Amino acid sequence: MADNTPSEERTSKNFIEEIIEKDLQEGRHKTVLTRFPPEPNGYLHIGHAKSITLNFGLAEKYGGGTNLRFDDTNPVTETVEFVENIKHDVKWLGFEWARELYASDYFEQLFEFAILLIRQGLAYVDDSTSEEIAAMKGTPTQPGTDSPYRSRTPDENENLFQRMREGEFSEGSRILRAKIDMSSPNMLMRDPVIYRIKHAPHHRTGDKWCIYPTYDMAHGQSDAIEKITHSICTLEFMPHRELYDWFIDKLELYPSRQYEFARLNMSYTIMSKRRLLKLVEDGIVDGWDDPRMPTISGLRRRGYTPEAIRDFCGRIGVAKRDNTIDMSLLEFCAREHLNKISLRRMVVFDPVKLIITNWPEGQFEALESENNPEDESAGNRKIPFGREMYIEREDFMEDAPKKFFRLGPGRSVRLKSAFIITCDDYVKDENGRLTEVHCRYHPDSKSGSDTSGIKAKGTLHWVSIPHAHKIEVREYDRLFVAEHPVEQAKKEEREFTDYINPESLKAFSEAWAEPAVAADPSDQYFQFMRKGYYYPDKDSTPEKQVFNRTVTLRDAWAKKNK
RNA sequence: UGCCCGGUCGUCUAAGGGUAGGACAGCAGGUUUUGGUCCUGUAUGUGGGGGUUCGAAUCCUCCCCGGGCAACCA
Repeated sequence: MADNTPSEERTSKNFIEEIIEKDLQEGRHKTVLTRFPPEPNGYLHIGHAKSITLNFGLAEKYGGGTNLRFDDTNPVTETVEFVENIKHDVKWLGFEWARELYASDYFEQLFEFAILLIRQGLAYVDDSTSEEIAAMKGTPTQPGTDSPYRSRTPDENENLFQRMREGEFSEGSRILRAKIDMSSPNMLMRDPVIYRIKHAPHHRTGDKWCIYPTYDMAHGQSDAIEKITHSICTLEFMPHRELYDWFIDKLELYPSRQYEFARLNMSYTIMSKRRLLKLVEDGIVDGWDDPRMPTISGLRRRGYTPEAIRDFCGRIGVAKRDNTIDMSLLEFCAREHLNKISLRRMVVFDPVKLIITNWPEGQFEALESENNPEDESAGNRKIPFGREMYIEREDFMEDAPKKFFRLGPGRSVRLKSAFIITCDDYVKDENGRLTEVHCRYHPDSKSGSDTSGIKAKGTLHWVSIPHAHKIEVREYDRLFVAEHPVEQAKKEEREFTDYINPESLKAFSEAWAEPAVAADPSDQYFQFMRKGYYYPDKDSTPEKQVFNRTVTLRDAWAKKNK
C-alpha cells in the first residue's frame, strides 16, 4: 500500500509510529501523551503544521492526548500576542489540545530541581564571563577545560544560586551550570548553562523571577512533569537527547523519551522564525500574515484551507533524512480540496469589449449556471446576459494557430452557460490595439437546450458590462527566486533577502466580476473560472472587494505554449 | 583526519533477506459547456567497491557524499 496518501488511507507506518506500537505492545505505555511545544516568539509556519499534525495525529491514532505547552523560558523575545496567535492557528488547523500549559508554570519546581542538582554536587555557579566560558568549552575536536569555579562546595553554590534568584547580581555576572564532563565528545555535555540571570519581565510571571532556566533545564523536565510519553522534536535537537536523559536520570523523573524527525523544508521559501521575523521587521512583506509567507496565518489569508494543509502534512511523510518538499505538492493539496468546495464565478481580468450584434440593445436575460459542478448541493445562480460583454483579451487572436480553441475571425466558441457565438469582425484603435470583438449569437444554442448542432471546441468566461462589478485581485508568486535562498546566500556570500522575488505580488486593481460576487460572503472560497482559486482578503472594504489568488488552475495550454 | 545522524525515481516516501511500489512533478492520450475536474497509459531510482547468501535497497566492510554539534536561543 502506498504511503504519501492521507492518513486515513495510509497503512505503512513512519518510524515514530513503529516505536509507539512497539512500546504499546511491550507494555511500556498504555496510552500516548505527546506535546506541541512552541516558543511564543513568532508565528507558526507550515513546518510547525507538520509537527502539529504529527503530534496530535499520533495521540489521536493511538488514543491519547496532546498538550499545548509554550516553551517560554526566554522572556526577552516572548509575548502574549504570539501566544494568542499560536493558539488561534492550532485551533484553526482543527486540533484540540488536552491541556494548555507553560514551561513558566514550572519555574518554582525547576528551581527546586536546580537546588537538588547543586546538593548532589551536579551543578555549580560560575562567575566566568560568557567569553571565558566559551573559550573553556573547547571545540568539537578538542576537549574543554574546567572552570576555576567548578570545585565550589554545594553549600557555597546553593547560597550563590539563592542570591541569584534574589536579584543580588547583575545579568551575565554569574550563571548556573550542570557539572557533567568537560571532555565529552558531545559539546552539550560540557557543563551546559542551565540558569541565567535576566532582569526582564516575563509575559506570564511578570517580575517574580530574574533567573530563567535554559531550554535544556526546562524542556525535558516539563515533559517529565506532564508524563509525556513521546517527546518528538526536530533533528537539530539530537545532541540534546543525552542531556535530556541525564536530567531525568539524576533527578529521578518520569522517563519521557525524546525522538527526532527531519524538519520540513520547502523550495523557494524559508522556514526559520528568525528570518521570517526579519522579512516582517524590514517591511519586505506586509506582516506575519502576508499571503506570500509560509506562515499558517499567511496561508490562511492566501486562501488555503486547514484540510488542505493537513492533507499536505500527511502526504509529506515523516523520516530522518533532510528533505525539501516541492511547492507543487502544497499547491496540489490546495486544488484538491478547493475544487470540491469552491463556488465558481466568472471574473474578467484584462477586458476587451464583445458586442453581440444580433442581440437587442438594452435587453437582458438572466441565465442559470451551476455554482459547483463537483457538488450539486451548491445550487445555481443567475447571470445577466446582454449585448455588451467583457471577455478576456487573451481569448481573442487575430491570427490564431489551429489548436487555439478561442475566438478569432470566423471562429465559434461557447460562452459559459450561455450561447455559442461566431466572430464576424473586430475593431482596433490607431495603435493596433484590439478594442472590440463583434460576434453573432446562435439563438438555438442556449446552454442546456442546445439544438444548433454547432460544435464549439472552446468555452469562454464573460461578464455583462452594465452589470460588471469592479474588484481588486492580488496574484502571488513564489516569495524567492532561489530554490534554496539561505543556502544560495551562504554560497554566494550574500543576504537571503537578496533573492526575494520582485514579482511575488501582482495586483489587478480593476477586474470585472459577475454580480453574484458582490453578495457573496467574505469567508467564501472561490474559483474564478479558467483562472484559479481566490479568497477574499481582509483589506476588502464595502466599496471594493479584494481577492487573493490562492493558486492557479492547472493549465495544460499555458504549459504547452511555454 | 573528533563525535552523532543520514543517503531509494526530478521531489517526497514505502519495501527491513524473496518481483523496488505509491504520491507530486513530467510526458502521451480519452472525456468535458472551465485548455479545470475525471479517466487511461508511460518514462525515470537503490551513491560506489568488496564480501556473506540460492537470493541483498535490506546484513558485514571500506570508501564517497550530505547534514548537525563550539548561543547565558529554542
